[in-house]
Amino acid sequence: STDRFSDFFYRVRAESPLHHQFLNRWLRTLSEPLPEIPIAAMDIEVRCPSVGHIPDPREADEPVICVCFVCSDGRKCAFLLLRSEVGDQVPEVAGVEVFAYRDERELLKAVFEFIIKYPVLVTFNGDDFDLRYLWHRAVDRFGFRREETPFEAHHDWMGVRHGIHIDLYPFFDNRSIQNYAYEQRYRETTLDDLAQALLNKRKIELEKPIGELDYKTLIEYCMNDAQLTYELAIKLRALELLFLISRIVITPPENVCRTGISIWIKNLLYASMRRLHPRYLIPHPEEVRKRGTITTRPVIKDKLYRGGFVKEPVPGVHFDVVVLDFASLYPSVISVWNISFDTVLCPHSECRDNLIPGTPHHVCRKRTGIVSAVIGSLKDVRVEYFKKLAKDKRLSPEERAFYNSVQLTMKVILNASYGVFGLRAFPLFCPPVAEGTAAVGRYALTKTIEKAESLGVRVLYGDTDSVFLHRPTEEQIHELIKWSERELKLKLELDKRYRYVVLPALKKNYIGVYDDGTVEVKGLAGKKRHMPAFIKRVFVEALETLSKVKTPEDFVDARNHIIHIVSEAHRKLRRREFDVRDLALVVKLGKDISEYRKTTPQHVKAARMLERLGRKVRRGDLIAFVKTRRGGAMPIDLARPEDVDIDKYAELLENTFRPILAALDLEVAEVTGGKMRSLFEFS
DNA sequence: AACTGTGGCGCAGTGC
DNA sequence: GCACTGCGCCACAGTT
Repeated sequence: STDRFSDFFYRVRAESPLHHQFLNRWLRTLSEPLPEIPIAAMDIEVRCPSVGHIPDPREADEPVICVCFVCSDGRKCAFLLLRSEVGDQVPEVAGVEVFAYRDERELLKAVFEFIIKYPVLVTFNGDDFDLRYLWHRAVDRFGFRREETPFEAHHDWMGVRHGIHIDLYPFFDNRSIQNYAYEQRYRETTLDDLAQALLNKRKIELEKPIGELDYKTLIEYCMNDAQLTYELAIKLRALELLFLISRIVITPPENVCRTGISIWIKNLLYASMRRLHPRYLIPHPEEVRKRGTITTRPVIKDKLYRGGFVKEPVPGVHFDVVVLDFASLYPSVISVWNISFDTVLCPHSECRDNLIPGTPHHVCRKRTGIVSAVIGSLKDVRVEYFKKLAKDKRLSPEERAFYNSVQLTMKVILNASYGVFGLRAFPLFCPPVAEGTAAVGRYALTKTIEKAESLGVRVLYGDTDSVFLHRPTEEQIHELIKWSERELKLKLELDKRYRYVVLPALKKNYIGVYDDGTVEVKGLAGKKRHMPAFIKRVFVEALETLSKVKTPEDFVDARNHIIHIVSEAHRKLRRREFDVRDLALVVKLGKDISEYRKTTPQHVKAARMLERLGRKVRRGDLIAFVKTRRGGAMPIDLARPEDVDIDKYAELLENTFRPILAALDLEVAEVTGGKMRSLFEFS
């Protein structure tokens, strides 16, 4: 055809009719602009007796005292309950329409009428709290008939009858969304952490329980949360992402925001197979399982199969490092090797010798696998079409932003597409698919390392899909990329250039410094979430020192300066010149505390102390504690400076810096030509 | 019975 | 999804 997609089809030659068919579908459904639908973001406040207490939505025994909306038509509305203990003066709040009620029943009725005006209702945790509370309050306490509310109560979620309810909490809690769409910029799925990390805003801090606030403060607090929810949806494009995922995986947005990625991919593959009926039928899980078993041994026991390869790093400091990586390695492997549950270990004798390297599994030559076609086409459209549009300067910033959302959404789905085949609960669970994909990945990386070395380039490190090259020439880089394209049929790309890299002897740990002084830290203890603020600050200072280093000679001073900073911190510890709160380790409870039976980790010990004091602790809570002399861990709120076990913190400080300093020592020894005393030889 | 050293393992947090 | 690190618990062996 001569339409706007013809150029794409010219560039990307479809490998099979099936592949072509999918390319077509992606282009058409994802180029269509999203419709503009009126939305309302909502937050409610319930009177509660104390600050930390959260009322049970199924009991709903406290009154709803404020409901706020921020809407796409620009309206900001607050529904307020007037109570005798607070007064009957309706406050003025700038930019907010305030509707006040003496009767809670009337308030609920007005709120319900308001909700119905907007086809999309957005909340943060509305399934478990806001909507459920309103529902139980209205039906159980005020005798509303179910039809008199706009809600539909389901076992584990809340819907709205006239439109859709999007709960952003489970969406942002999705690890794939966190990792790939928002690049790990937030760590906790709380409104406050999301707002801080992504919007540079905060929740309003309260001094008093909700029930004791004056009306104006109450509205401001509630409206702020509704506003943050609205901004997550619109400014951070969560809603756009959601609707695009919905299109790709052929699943309603209400469902997409509440389910994990394995459900999305199941729906996508099922829909694709239905479309191809009668050439394809959806297989029974048992049938997929019969395809074959695992033949590689995982590195970590209790895992199913072997995963990515990590090269032993060359410890020390290295200048002029170029990092190359494979563009979407696993999806590309699936595409190039025709890996799918319907092609791996096929029955044809002609295909027996088409082996996946490092495994006894063979792949079909006669038919295109469904997974390979779906994932391969999605990858091609992302790389060759939407990524290009997202960078196309001839388009408006709005258009570019839209196409960027599209390519980001595709990335989320692509990156998860391989792992699900190793998930027992996945209905298309097929170990050889996962195992085979990882095996080709290892093959590609090891061959690339060998090729680089044969070209005379030293490979300093590599992890799964990347190689760190020491001082390669432009020709060598080019040669390697061409070789990969030719021999592996995989796209190797220039990822980044570092002025220098600090490689500790540890895998998955490094510091990379760009030419402009930007520092990138991976894996090192100093940046881990649980580290006390006291140590994190020292760590950041050390990184600032490294950021200024320009030549190998500079390391002598840099190393001495870092040693100085660390010794200074050490001294402060010894003299107990610190705020105890800065020494708190913050660790998440992975499960409810009763489930810790085999061991009692320190944060669990602290959590048990809190529980004995009547504090509720649940799975997912962050426990802040300090290490003390007697009895180990103690909750931060109970700890006094004199309880602190200084030796333990000194050790933690040393352990944080040891890998870095050891790497720097290698460099400094090279520059000065001799050995020198390390920080830790003093202690 | 109390102490010390060691190795395995559970757990959290990270990288890709 | 697997690979890797650090920390601390815990069981066990050997010693006092």
